[in-house]
Formats: sequence, C-alpha cells, structure tokens
Amino acid sequence: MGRACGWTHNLCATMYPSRSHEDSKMIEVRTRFAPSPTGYLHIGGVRTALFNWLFARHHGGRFILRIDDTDRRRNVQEALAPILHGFRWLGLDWDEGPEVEGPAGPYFQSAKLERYNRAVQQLLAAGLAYRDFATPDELQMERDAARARGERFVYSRRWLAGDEDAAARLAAEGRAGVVRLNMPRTGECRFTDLVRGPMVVEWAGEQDHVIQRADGTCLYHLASTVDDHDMRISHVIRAEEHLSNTPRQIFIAQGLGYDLPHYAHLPAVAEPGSRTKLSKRKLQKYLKNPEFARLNHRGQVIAGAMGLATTDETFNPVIVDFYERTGFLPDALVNYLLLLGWALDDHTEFFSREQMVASFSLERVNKAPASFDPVKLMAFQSHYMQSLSVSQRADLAAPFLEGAGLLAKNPTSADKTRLEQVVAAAGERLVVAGDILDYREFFVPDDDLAYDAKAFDKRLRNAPGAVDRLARFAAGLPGAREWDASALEKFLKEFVAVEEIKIGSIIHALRVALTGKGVGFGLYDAMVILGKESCLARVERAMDEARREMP
RNA sequence: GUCCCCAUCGUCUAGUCUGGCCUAGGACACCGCCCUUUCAAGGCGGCAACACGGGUUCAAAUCCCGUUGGGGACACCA
Repeated sequence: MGRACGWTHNLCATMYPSRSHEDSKMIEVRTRFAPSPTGYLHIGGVRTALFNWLFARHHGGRFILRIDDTDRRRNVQEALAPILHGFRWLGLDWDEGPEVEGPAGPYFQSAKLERYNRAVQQLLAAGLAYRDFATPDELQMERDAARARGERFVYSRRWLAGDEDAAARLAAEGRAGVVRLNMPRTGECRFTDLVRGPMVVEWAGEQDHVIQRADGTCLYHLASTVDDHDMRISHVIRAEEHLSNTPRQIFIAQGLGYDLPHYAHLPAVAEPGSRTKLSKRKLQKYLKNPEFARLNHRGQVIAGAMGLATTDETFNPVIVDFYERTGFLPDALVNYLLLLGWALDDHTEFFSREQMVASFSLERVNKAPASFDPVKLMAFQSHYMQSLSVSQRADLAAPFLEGAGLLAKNPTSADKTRLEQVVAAAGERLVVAGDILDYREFFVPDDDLAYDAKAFDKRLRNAPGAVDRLARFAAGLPGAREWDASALEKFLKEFVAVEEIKIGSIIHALRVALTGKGVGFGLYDAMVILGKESCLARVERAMDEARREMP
C-alpha cells in the first residue's frame, strides 16, 4: 500500500474547457449520467444529466446513459421505462446506453458482475484491498468509540485476514467476509475539480470502504470506477455529494492502473427557499412552501381531471413526470434548469438548445447550491408558452380536454375552432397546457354548467335586481344582429345607457350566468365563443336557478 | 463530533481569478399608481444584497486571516 501514499493527480490548467479547445479535439469527450432504476426521474438528477449532455454536445463528444442497478435487480425494465421516457421528453438524447447500446457496453451494471469481480481480485492481488471479517456491530463499536473521543474513525483492521488460513479461521467463527480497500493512512490525495479548483484531501481521513459484499456482489464505488474506465468517460460531472467520494474512487482507479477522468462537481439543487439539497423524501416539508404547494396543487387538479391515479409519492414537482403530465414545455423546464447553477453573463435568460450547447462551459458553473424556485419556473414556462401560436397551444391543450372527457378523440372542425377561440381569448392565462381545464365551461353542454357558489350568490342570488336586469337584457338579446365582440360591447353599453345603470351591475351577473364563474377572460369574447343560442339558454337556466332558491 | 465544500437583493444570478469603470447590473417575485367588466396582461414608478471582524493597499464585493452561518460526506445505499 505504500505505493498509494502521497499519490498525486495534477491536471494542468489548460484542461479547462474554454481554454482547451485543441485538447478536446484530441481526447474524445465522453460524459455519462448513471441513474438507478427507481421508476422516476428526479429534478435534481435531470439538472446533472443536462449539464453532462451539454458538455458532451458542446465538445462534439458523446453522452452515455448507464444504469446503476447493482442493488436492485427486480423489475429493472419496468422501472427504467419512465426514466428513458423522461429523457426523451426533455430531448436529452443519449449516444450509448439502454436501447441504443454502443461499443462500451453492457450499460447495465447488473450485467457486469464478473467484470467487477475481476477488478476486486486485481486489487486484492496488488495488496490494495483485503479480506475482512468484522461484523457490522464490531465496526459500529469502533466508530462510536472514535466519535466519543472526538476523533475521526480509523478501522483497527483487527479482523483483516492476511492469508487463506486466517480467512478460513475467521470464517469458521461464522463470520462473513467482505473485501475492503486498503487505504493509505499517510499523505494526501490531490486532484483538480473543474468547478472547484485544486483539492487536497488527507488519505488518513478515508475509510477502508467495502467494495465487495460477502455474497460476491460489488458496491457502487468499485462498479462506478470500473464502468467509467470501461466506457472511457473523460469527464465525470456529478452532484456535489460525490465530491468526498472522489479520493476513494481515485484510489481504486489508480490501483487498477486506469487513467483518471476529469472531475467536476456541480452544486446541489436545493429546496425552495433553502440551501438544503432537494430530496424526494421531504415532500411534506416542501408543501409548506406556498409557491411549491401552489404548483403541486395545480398539477394535482389537472391530474385529477384527467383521471390519473396519483399519490404524493408518485406525482409531485420533484419528479419530472409531473411536468409532462401537467402540460409544461420541455424547453421551458430545461431552460430553467440550465440557469440553476450556471449563467452565461449578466443578462441572457433564454436559450435555444443550440445556444445553450454553444455557450455552455463548466467554467461558468457556480459553487453554491441553487434553490429550486417554482415561481421562476412558471415564469419561464409562461414565456415559452406565449412564444407559440394559438394553434400550437391548442394542439397542446387538446389532449387534456380529451382526457377529461370534454373533447372527442377526433374533434370536429367546429370543436377545433372553439378550442382555438378559447386559447386565443385565454391568452397569457394559459400557462401550462393543462390550464385549459380552467375553461371547461366552454366545452360542457349548457345544462351541465357548474356554478361557483360564492360568485353565484354574490352576483345573482343576493344581488338586488340582478335577475330582473338579466331578464330584460336577455329579452333584447335575440335582436342582436351582429355577434362579434365589438358589436356585443356596443349592445351591452346601449342596454346600460337605457337602463341608466352602471355596467358593473349587469356584467358580473352575466358572466356568472354564462360561465358559472366570477372571473375569466373578456366577457364579449366569452359570448362570441358560446354563441347566441347558448348564451340565451345559459341566462335562462341561471335565472331559474337564482329564483328557485330565493326567499 | 470529524473531514470537505460554500457564502452578492426574498429567489436565480453578473461582477471575484486579472483590486479602481460598482453611489453593485439583470431576471423572477413583491409593493404603489395608471388602464379596466372580473382575473390576467400592459404602462409608469418603487423597495431590496456584497454574512461579520480584522488585516494588506492610495483604493477591497474582489486579495489574506479569523469568526459566524449554510451545505455535503463520514454505510456490506447509490
């Protein structure tokens, strides 16, 4: 193990991407993202994947997807599908990995157990790892004792088996043997992080990490290091939580005779309004943040209307699927995520894919955690949504109406026209495509219109004279010759003049009668969309309803 | 507890390496006012930050030291 002491890894400064254009042409840039098949894609993970993808694309390299399934072997295919789907939805294409394969496969760790085992044997043979028979309890006692002394834990190596005889003897006691790294206890590990700069860590602070379990399966650090080498990963770009894992991986890599990749550790994506890493397990806490809760609620309402069976665990704003099902634009989400920990300059906010690929560099990645801000995400979404034409937005909205049973699978051209009218009238109020469900009143039969109880009471039932005014207005309505917004405005204003009333004393009642709601887009637009017949029917029905329960 | 990392408006950030152009710029949010049939949108205006303390220097957001605060890691998880 003496070999390991004081090993240094010096990357020359010219390896920084912006200064290394020539270098990058010589070495093929290969980055990777290695999700566990958990069944969903975490928003923080996507940000990491995005930076890997951008770095590879910027340098004309390759982006690789590898599946870290050493631990759970069940239903990998099933749990993988939503992840691959998420990547495709976001437009993050991978050059090698599941379904596309490639020259450096297999891309599933579960398929490489033999390969890892050979690496373990190599480390064992080189004296860089050892067989160990300590029980978890014994180890824990040593850990506790070190902590009580306020010192860092250093394993006593008491149950280390130096040879086969010792191993047999310890095994005879009923102990299970694992393989541990024989970490150096003097000297320091040096490496350059492309985000953080030069790093120096004392080897003595490192543990004798387990790399292989008693059952022969291997652990993350070993598998990951071997894979990065096998897949010729040039730049390991990952979350900051891995920064302190780096020395042990360097130890493994060097022990195996590998050239080291470059490392870049990205700042964490943090909770809304906090610097704590965003986690999938703390949803209840995030829901106490009003903005996060509002975003979540919006999604839940849309999913509910679509008849999706969702739970907090499977459907929330920490999971990428949430955004697709709510009707977000992938470009908006990606653009927002890009700016979480990276900025080009002091003013550029919006990037096309081409622009972000062209301008991305690790040099401009920040070091401090960036908190996830649902409000700013919505602002990006709104911007991207407004950049689309009415018919594009209508196309995005249609599936939501279909899913809620408000629009036929094959809509008639009249249906389509109505949808476009509603989308146009809604304008910037339609932020995510699922928001179309806020305007369901334009897609339900007149008799099925639901009334907002509060608005109905305020504007019709309890507003003195409202019903009578509505009746007189409706009586004149069939005489309206032109049925467009400006004609209707003139018509209503004439009515107001004749009646000698303020416009507010009829228009609110009319809105509730026609749409069931106290708020909405322009009333004349609403009338045009509904048509004369519907308007009359709805006013009649509202008056009946108001009179029926009047004292 | 130990080790490592980090620190500019409420949030995302520019500026820090290469000290002066910074009475600190932009965006989102927020607060007024205007417009207005509601809700939005729009127009105009506004509030708001260099964590703290020492140095170095003619000059510090920028360099150095310390403090505080925050985060991450200390698994037979990944």
